Amino acid sequence: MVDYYSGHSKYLFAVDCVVFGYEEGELKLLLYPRAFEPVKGKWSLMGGFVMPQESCEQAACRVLHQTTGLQNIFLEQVATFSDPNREEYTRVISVVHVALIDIRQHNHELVREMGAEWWPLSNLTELIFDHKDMIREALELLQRKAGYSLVGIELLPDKFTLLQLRKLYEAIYQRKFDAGNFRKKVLSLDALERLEEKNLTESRKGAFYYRIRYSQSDTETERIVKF
Amino acid sequence: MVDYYSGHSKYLFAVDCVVFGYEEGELKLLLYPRAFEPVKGKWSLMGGFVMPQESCEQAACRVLHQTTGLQNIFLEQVATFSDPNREEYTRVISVVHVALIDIRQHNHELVREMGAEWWPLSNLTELIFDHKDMIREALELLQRKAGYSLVGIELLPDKFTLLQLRKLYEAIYQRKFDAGNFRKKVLSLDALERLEEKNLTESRKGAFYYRIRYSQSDTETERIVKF
DNA sequence: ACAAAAGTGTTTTCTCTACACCCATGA
DNA sequence: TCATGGGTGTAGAGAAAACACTTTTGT
Repeated sequence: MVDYYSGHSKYLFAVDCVVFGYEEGELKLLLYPRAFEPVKGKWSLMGGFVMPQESCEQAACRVLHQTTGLQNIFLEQVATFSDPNREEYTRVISVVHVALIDIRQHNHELVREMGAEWWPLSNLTELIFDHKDMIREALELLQRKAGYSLVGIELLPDKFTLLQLRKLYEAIYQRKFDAGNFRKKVLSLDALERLEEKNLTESRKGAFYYRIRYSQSDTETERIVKF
Repeated sequence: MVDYYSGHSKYLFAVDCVVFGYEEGELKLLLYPRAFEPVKGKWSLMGGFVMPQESCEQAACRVLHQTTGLQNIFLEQVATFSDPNREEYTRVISVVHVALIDIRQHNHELVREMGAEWWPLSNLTELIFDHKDMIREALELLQRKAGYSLVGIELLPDKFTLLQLRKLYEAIYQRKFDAGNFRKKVLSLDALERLEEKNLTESRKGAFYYRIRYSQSDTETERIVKF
């Protein structure tokens, strides 16, 4: 390989993952006590260095798989943080990704082994470096996307009731929705399929389960579904 | 400085700028014949390597200043392209930025010296590497932002008529807008200020000039175009 | 009987859109 | 006078919001 660019500086290049989950009616973030120096032991987002043969998206997938056991999860680039002094000791450029996972499906043992914990978004702990800014930008992206797609469904189990879906959206947007209007709006998108099964644990009457209708073509992207 | 991260690979880190201008009723892109190997002479976005003491935003500003003579222009991060094979010879990670400039205000001599040219968006030349993808993502971001802010105004002179503004938005969205409705919608945002001066060159009757009302807070975030 | 969620329907309000219409003026 | 853009007003379609009301069933 010819080195056309000799003379230009090279930099450490990492990814950080803002991992959202949803439990007990609120959004939660998966945080880790940092495993290496500097600031070892302090709470941080999960991250890792990009290896020579992978893109940053692939690196983020690898990191998430190693830490949660999950594959094929929703993952999207948020922004790149490149302030030369963002870490106190060495210059590291970091590409932030946001991931949405169903808390019940990840590998709990793996997560426990690493000392990770799910922190409520409304009550986060102190975080290293600029990780708080990363979380803010990731949440803003999530809110924007939820406005024109059902992206949040990644946070729920495969089948869910409309009450569960509404509570999730209320958590994402930090506000209430009218139950009737929410139902009509979501169903009008024609992206959900009603199952014959009912959830009988959350109401007297029982509520039908729904799931995403994957059979749909991609052409119904009129402010909905872009995965 | 302690090297906590020895053992991890380092990479070349660059910025590329998608520079939009607006002239003769259409969006144009500023492209350059590449000044160095590899693929020297081929058309490309303007880019440059990030230096040790600057962030990628600062690097993009510097590159734009060096090539257009402009400072304090609209500039925003689009995405980071990090495929290990995106350049054919060496691995370079690139953060793409989008910039909007008023074509009449930049330094024409500087641009001409470098052999740069304004290409209509509808008829671009062949470009190196993944620069076409970068342009596509930058345009998508521009359209999204134009939907909830008057971002496009950066492409016009300080004072402009509503006809000029409408033509600009028609260029950004590649579709027509009703003249009356566009006027009412834009003025309802309460972000423009009418000057006493009229433009008499583009219509018989003459049209008032407007300019951005900078006194406003950021509350002009109402929707301009409905998708 | 009551409470709580499920589910449906109605009314009101607001915005987008299409389009009619007058104004001013250069050619 | 005609064409062109400037500028205003209005009626209809459709969505969003507010909310009334009925159903179901565990307690």
